[in-house]
Amino acid sequence: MAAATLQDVADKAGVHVATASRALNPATRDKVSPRTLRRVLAAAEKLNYRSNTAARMLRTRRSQVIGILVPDILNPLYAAVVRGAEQVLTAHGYTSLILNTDNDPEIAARHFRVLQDWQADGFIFGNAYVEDPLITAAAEAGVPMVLMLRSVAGLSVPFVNVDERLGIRLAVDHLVGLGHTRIGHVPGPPTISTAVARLEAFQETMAAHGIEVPPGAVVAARDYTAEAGEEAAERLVATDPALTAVVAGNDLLALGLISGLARHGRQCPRDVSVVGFNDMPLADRFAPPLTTIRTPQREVGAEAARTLLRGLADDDAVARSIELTPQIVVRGSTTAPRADG
Amino acid sequence: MAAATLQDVADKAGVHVATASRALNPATRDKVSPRTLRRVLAAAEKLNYRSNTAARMLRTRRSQVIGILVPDILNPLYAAVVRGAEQVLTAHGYTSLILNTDNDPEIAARHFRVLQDWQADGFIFGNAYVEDPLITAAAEAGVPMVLMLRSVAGLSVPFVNVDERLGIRLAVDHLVGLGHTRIGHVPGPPTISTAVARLEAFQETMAAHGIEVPPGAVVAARDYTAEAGEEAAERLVATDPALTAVVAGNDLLALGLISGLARHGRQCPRDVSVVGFNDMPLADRFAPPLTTIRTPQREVGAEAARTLLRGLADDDAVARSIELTPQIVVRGSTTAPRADG
DNA sequence: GTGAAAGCGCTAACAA
DNA sequence: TTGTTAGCGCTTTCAC
Repeated sequence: MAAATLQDVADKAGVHVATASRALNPATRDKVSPRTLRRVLAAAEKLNYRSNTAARMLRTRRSQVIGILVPDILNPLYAAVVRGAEQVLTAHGYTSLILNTDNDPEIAARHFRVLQDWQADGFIFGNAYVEDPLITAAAEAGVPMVLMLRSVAGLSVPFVNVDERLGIRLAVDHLVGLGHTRIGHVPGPPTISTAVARLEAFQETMAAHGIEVPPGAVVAARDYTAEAGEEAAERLVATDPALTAVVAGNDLLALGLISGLARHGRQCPRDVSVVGFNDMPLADRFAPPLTTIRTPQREVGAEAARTLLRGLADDDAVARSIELTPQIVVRGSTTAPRADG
Repeated sequence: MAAATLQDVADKAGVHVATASRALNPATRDKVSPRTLRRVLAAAEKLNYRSNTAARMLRTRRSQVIGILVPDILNPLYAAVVRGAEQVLTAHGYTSLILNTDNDPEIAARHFRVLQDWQADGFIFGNAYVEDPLITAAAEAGVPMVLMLRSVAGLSVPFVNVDERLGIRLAVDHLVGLGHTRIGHVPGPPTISTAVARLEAFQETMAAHGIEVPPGAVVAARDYTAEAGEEAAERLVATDPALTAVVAGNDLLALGLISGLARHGRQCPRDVSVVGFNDMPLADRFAPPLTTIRTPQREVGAEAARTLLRGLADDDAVARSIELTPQIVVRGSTTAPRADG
């Protein structure tokens, strides 16, 4: 048995399809008499009627689909923000189409096209690069969008993120408070805005403390992964072995740093303190438990969704960017420098 | 400027829409003369034509959408299987619609309906319960589907999973090989098939080794989470303090167990060895690094997708269930029992 | 090999 | 308040 159509419902209720349509659509429901409304609703219920998405989409040119692009849902950070966004979108009757780009601009472009084929009503991009032709072009074409976590240089579109500057300041202040002065930084790749922002914030905060950043104390990782963190540790040991603390670009880098440094006999936190960024799930169960900057990840996704929805509803609502507040979580990976350090 | 339609392409190529349609569709391409084909393709290219998904869907009654239901993409296990499935589906021109159920049957039902509204061509369920009215009803209604990771009791639909029995055997054999005899088990909730299968396998393997399972040595967790693992540890300590090793239902439970036992002065692995299940991402970086059963998680998702696609292509292809092979990864959470143990 | 024509299920402008 | 009508963009059967 085929699924019931609006026509079936109309027939059963003894009204015209148009009337049935009006009765079933909450927005036009008040244009229908209570009596008719009841009959249509009853008929729909009895026939187990479900509106055909494709037909509605074709007719209205709106899909109620929001496209979400992220580098990799396997990264708990993106899993969390996507969950936050999805929850808000679902609650508003939207469907989230989530696609992974694997940090590959070509895949991103392909996925973007697929989402356009689905006539996505709007986009949430979590995969932006500092230089991002795809997103820039889409923005210039007037595609409704919100960026989250990562921004594009010079692009003026709504952006939801945590206050990176504050986060890094909390990290540095904490280390300085413990007595550290030889503090290094391992930012992520400079193609990603978070890495740039955090590096800048690091330099600034150190300057504000009047502490010089030793040459060779800043070593960029090629990637936001534990493996890249291990590599960075190798280089760090080579260029500046005297560091007593490191601010990692994120938690995965922190994990890699800790392993990499240990391989050179530098134990965390005994010989070197490490601060992460994000407070990803299970960060408290590593060896040692990570001191890190907690960011409201689901909330970032949720706010991105709300911002997009607001922009969609209100053409002239000047959707503004939002910065959420991080906080520091002190655990086992940081301690005062050794007296003989 | 609105997006180009097939009519636009046809006009530009100087042919009828039907011809343009045939030329653009790989399946009917051979019904068109090479000359016409070239002209249509050129026109489509020039106009940057993209076929309207909604219209095609409405007309063909096929969506090229596969619905994937999982408990929670924040769980790295599900993130991995979803990634595996998605990759295969994308490569075959399908769109994956991934929805989280939060282990709530009501949300699952609602999401299932949404997916039906999208006219999903098939389903991959990763959210099954031993008793699952929703999936059972769908299966009986002939909805094309594949189950992965978790099965439904008495339901004969294709199911892709790892060999749980073998996995548990590897774990127990490892512990016995180290000299353990007082071995406990903390399965997940009995509403989930994996918990049932692993518990059975545990009992069986212990029996095969001729080792009696001490009473109180099996304590089911209420959930597959670290928190539930901690709770289970409390109960385990109360009922059977003499265990020297525990097989955890999965890695998260193992993590919780390790913390929970430590709180009672029972250090892992010195006082008690713990084996996990899944080898989830970063399992090697915990304190201690987890000895665990590695399961090919992405491959499970990929096989589930392939199985579904096979069933979709071939009506009478009797899609069979598949069991992938796990292996043990020995790390720091297991060691020989103490001599005085 | 190509064109004509119908229609998938729905919504919205207009008429009554 | 309800019905009429047209058509969104596409595929597919049927003629030619």
